[in-house]
Amino acid sequence: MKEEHTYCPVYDAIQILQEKWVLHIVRSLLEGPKGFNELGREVGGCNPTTLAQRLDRLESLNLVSKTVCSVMPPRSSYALTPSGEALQVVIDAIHDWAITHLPEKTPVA
Amino acid sequence: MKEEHTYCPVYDAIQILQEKWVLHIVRSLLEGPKGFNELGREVGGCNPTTLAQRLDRLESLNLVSKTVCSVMPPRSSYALTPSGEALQVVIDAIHDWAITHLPEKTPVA
DNA sequence: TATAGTGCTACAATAAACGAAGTAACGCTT
DNA sequence: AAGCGTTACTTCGTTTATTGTAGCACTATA
Repeated sequence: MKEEHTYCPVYDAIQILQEKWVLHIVRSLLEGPKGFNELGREVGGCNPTTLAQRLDRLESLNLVSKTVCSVMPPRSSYALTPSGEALQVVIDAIHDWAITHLPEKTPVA
Repeated sequence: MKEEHTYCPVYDAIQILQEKWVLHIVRSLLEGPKGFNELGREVGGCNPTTLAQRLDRLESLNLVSKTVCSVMPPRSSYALTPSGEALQVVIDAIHDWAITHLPEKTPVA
């Protein structure tokens, strides 16, 4: 990719947050730690391949931490790191914007 | 089948904002109205097919308004609507998060 | 004992994004 | 005045991303 852009943290942040499911994942984890399948369900049906990749990425970015509670039977837990939890402000901003500027729903008869 | 989720404006907002380039487009337009190619460049090299589709979508969502200044020679201008400008709070939140939680060494692949 | 749940991965199929080229008319340089 | 660059996009074919389904080894529940 062409890197003519000077380094910009906001640009990088957007690159991370715009990846499909990432904002949903963060929002869900803000409610508390979750398991893999549980997270996939809450997030709206993200398929496991993608979810695994996103979680790997978020973990490498130090936004999410993974805890393996038990290898077999499988049981693990994903939680936000402090940096990840700091995204609460972003989700809050989206929330505020949504409730004031996304009023429409199915047209009630 | 997968829509047994109760209606949630935040979910919908995330669906919009997570689409590739959308946050970049909004951020760029917050600086002021821009033309098509100019926007594509600022946004980091989004290809015209995708950019056109995103702008159509944002326009239909009433977040962006398009003004055709001249059909031939082509010259148009894209600007945020009031609802679009309200996304400033989201970009600000991302900005704040980025500068405090995104180190310069971020290995954005 | 059977069923449903756990966390994932592998695979093939589909959807999305991509780069490049092309269009018609104008402005700027040469 | 010829040529190049720019404007806003569209169309095309290719690469990349996301998807659905099946499957693993195992347990807790029914």
